[in-house]
Formats: sequence, C-alpha cells, structure tokens
Amino acid sequence: MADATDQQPQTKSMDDIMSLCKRRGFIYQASEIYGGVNGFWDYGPLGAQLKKNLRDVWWQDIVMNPCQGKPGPKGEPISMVPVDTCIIQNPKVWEASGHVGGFNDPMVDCTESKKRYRADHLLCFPVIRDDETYDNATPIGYVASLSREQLLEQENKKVWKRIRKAFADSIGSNEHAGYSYGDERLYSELQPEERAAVLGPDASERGTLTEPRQFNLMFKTYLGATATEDDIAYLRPETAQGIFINFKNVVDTTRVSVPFGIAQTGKAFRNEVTPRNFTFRSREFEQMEIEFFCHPEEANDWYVFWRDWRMQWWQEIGLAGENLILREHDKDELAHYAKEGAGTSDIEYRFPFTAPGFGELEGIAHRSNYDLSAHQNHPESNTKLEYLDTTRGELAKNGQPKGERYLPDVIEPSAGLDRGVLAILCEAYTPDPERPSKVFMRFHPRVAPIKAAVFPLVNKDGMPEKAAELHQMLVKRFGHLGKIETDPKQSIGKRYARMDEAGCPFCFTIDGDTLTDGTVTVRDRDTAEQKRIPFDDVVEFVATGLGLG
RNA sequence: GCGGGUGUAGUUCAGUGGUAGAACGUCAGCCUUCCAAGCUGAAUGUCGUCGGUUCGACUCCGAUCACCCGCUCCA
Repeated sequence: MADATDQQPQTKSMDDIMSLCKRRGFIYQASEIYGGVNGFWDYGPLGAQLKKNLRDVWWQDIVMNPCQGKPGPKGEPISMVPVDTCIIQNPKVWEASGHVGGFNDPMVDCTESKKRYRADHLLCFPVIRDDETYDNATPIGYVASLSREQLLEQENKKVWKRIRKAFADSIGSNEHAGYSYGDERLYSELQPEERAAVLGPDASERGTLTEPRQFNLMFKTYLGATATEDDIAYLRPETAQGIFINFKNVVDTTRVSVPFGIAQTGKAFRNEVTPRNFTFRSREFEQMEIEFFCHPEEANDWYVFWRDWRMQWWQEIGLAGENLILREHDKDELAHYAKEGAGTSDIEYRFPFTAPGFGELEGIAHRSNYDLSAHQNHPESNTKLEYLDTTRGELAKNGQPKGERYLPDVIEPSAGLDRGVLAILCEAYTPDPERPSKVFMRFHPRVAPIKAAVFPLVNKDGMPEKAAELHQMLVKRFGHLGKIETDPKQSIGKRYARMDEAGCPFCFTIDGDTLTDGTVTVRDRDTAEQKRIPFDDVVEFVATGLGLG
C-alpha cells in the first residue's frame, strides 16, 4: 500500500475533479438552470466527445474487430454482430425477465433505529413461551434478524437481554422465564397484525418496523395518448433483454452460428433509491452490453475468456495500475439469473469516492440460459428459441452430424459507459504543481476528446497560415476520431495550459524556423517535453501516437 | 428514507440587516519567437428556489430543490 500509484486515488479530490469537469465542459448538472434534477447529468462538448470515443473504441474492439483479433478458447475467431433495440418494449418482456416481479424490492424502515431493510431479507422468528405447547402455541411476538446465525448461533447476553426486555410484558422480567423460537418466516410474508409484534434487528421494542413499501426501480410510462392503467409500459432497465428477444431473428437472418455474440450500446433507466457519487449512480445511463451465446459445455471457458479479455481491454484504454481490479462475486451476492451459472465477476475501479473500496465498471455474468428460457416459457411469447446446432449430435449414415437442439448458455459482459467515462476522468486527472495549469488530464490517446492541437507561436509572419494548413491536414486524416484544435491567440503558454486541462496528447507549434527549415515543435502532454520534427512527418507522428501507425 | 454539511460570477472563495466583492478564468486591443508572461480595457451574478419576519433580507426564520459525506439500498 506504500506504492505511490496505489495511493494516488486517495490524494485526488472528487470535488476538484467535478470542478474541472464543469469548468472545462466535460459534465454539467442536468437541468441546472432549473435547480437540477436528482440523478441526471449532461455531458458538455469535451465530455460528449470523450464518451463517444469510449463507445466507439468499444464498438471497434467488440463488433468491428472482436477482441482485436484475439482468438477464442479453441483458437476460433470471435463472431459478433450488433443490434440496436428499443428503449420501450412490450411490457411482457419485463414480466418474463423477472424485472416486474423482482426489480422492485419491498423495503422496511425501522422508526426507532432509522435503519432500512429488505422485507424478504428479514427473518422473523416466532417467540414461544416455554409453558405453551410448541405445536399449537400462539407466538407472543417475533424477533427479526438478517441472518439465522446472528440470532441463534451467536446469541449472547446482550441479545438475550434486549429480547427479554422487549417481551417483558409477555414473558415477565423473571430471568428464569423461558422462551424458544419457532420456524422463521419472512417479514414480507407476515400479516399486518403479526408485523406489529415484531422486534426489529436494531430496535429495543416491538412494532417499530413499517409496512413493506415497494421501491419499483423501473421507470413507468404510458403507451398512447389515453394513458390508462392498461397502457403501462416501462423504460428498459437494461439493454440486455432487447438482445434476447431478438436472438431468433438474428439467428434466422444472419449467417451466425453458436458460439457467437450480439452487442449493443444504449440508454437504460433505473429509479435508483439513492442516486449518488456524481455520475456513478445516474438514473439515466448508457450500457455497452454483449450477450455471448454458446453451448452449455463450453460456457465456462467462454466465461473465463470474456472476463479476462474485458479486464485487459479496460487496462489498455488507460485504466492501468492498481486502481482496477477483477473481483469474483461471492455466491450469496449472485443475481437471480446467475444462480445456476458458473459465476459473476466485476471489473471494479477505485474511485476517489469509493476509496479504499471499489465501484463496478463492468459485470461479466454467466447467465446460463435463464433469459432465453424465460422468454420461451412465457405463456404469451409462444416462440421456440432452441438453437439447432448442426455441428453436434450423432453422425448420420452419410457421416454428417444429425444436429443437436439446445438453449444456448449466455455469457454477458455488461459495461457501464458513463461509469467508464467517470473512471477515465478520475484516472486521467493528474495534479502537477509544476505546470501552469496545476493539473492535466492524462487521457489515453484513443479516448482523448482532442487528438491534437496546432498553434502558430505568434499570430503573424506567415505562421497562422502555416498552422491553418497543418490543421487542415490533421482534420482531414484524424477528424473522425476527435477534435483537432487550433488557436492563434494569446501566449503559447496559456494555450498549452488549456490543452493540458483538456487532455490533448500532442501540440504542434509553428514558429519562424518552420518557414525556413520546415520543422515544427512537438510538445508532449505528459512530460511537457519538446522536440522538433519535420512538418511533413506530423501526420505520421499523430497516427503513431494514436496507435494507428 | 434517516443523520450531518454545503449552496454568492465559469471556477475557488470573501462579505455585511441598508439591494455585492477578490483571485483565477473568459473576451477585446496592443505587445509577444515556446509554458496560464506584460500593459490597457470589457462582460458576467434576480447571492439555489419559494415564502415569512422587518421600514429594509445575500444576511434572521420556515419550507423546498440540488450537491457532498455517513447510514440504508443498489440485477
């Protein structure tokens, strides 16, 4: 932990980073002139380009040239096709996926301790007096706990005293009066009158827990202008389902065969209970998702493949170092769809606001065939989603396999685009008291919103014209990748400083010598060092710098 | 949802019961041959919002919104 890079995030101030984001036009508060709106953020000119670049780099490395040409577990090329599906789907999609039933967790508040619990996590143990017959006893109340062990196995005097005090009116304060527990029930399953007799996990008297309240995390909307209850629809809480419900379409209309992946980027919406931490937990956010379909026997290999490659990808685009970790989920934190699979991993970044902890950037989940199965079995989908794999099965007389029908397993690498941008901003933010800007943004050239800048050293003597010429050359070659900046005004130091805060990796300066010996000055953002190269080599220099050489 | 904190120019912050300032940034001009240089000048805020107290509120009170921190929660 003594390593300098290890401690860097703790020394970076989130307030300073947010201030720079505003000041330089990366991120603004949404609806700011109306006082903002909780959980929403807008991207300014530099932020929009940065976000687009990250999305484009993902698209390039996932869809256009999957895994940068790296072969799969068996040496085969990775097969990937894109889709772009709707934010609003038939509401039955979300019934089948489990979001309508499961995406809303009933919550319980304790009016005494001010704590909040999930109603289906609260185990309620009936308290039964020893002088009652166990089998047909009426419980005198319930003791709630988040875990069986906590209450039963680690019971100590403190817990015991608390319970005895809370039930003093029923079992008496006599130390020797006994009680025992019946079989536990979930708080969510208790009747209202039973709930009034529950002793909360952190309460000292009974009946301090509220009724379970629904926290529906999906945004509701209405289809059609009449807007009745029959017209309810939802803004998608994840892009994934759009892929699953198009699985058959893609198989039927595209020359893909398992194993292959379907990729998609797009907005998703969740009514987070507590939006927090700048853009980290926004209610409107963008995902970059892959659903990779494979034979169940190969799913584990693909899970490992994608987990490791996605980690490598984030490292390659600038999140190198100790701030990025790969973390395998514990069994008890697996999502409902991953229970049957091999597991889930998170790629996590140590943000200034999570340090020394980490926040999730991307989850790689083994979803087994949960989703395809759910859609196939939904009574109203009425569609067989089994895949006919003609490379498998017994051999027929002619030597050809007879084929095997199965629901493919799915490996899902699901990344948060906005979280990626935020991590890149945090990682790039580099305080440097030695330089005029006091800080610079060390973006990887592939994602940097401004790719290069061209400056005439002074605004006269033919330098502006020469700079304009070079600027045009660079725009023509690299303008599709990001902004090429040029600016003839004010001192050169001020212009360099601006580019430092914008994270522009290369600045080229035209001076008097350019006009006589045909060389320009290159200034490197990270070292602030300068060297001269021929004017005619600048395009090639930038290409190399952007990894295109 | 609870507790704590904050809210004044683009940013960082002063400020006083008598309707606002600094620094930096931004812009313009001059000047400038390599790191926010120099000189001159300019723009910018309904002091988060609404309401109350007051002759008068940026200041006091209340509500509300937003952000930050700690819980809680987070497919």
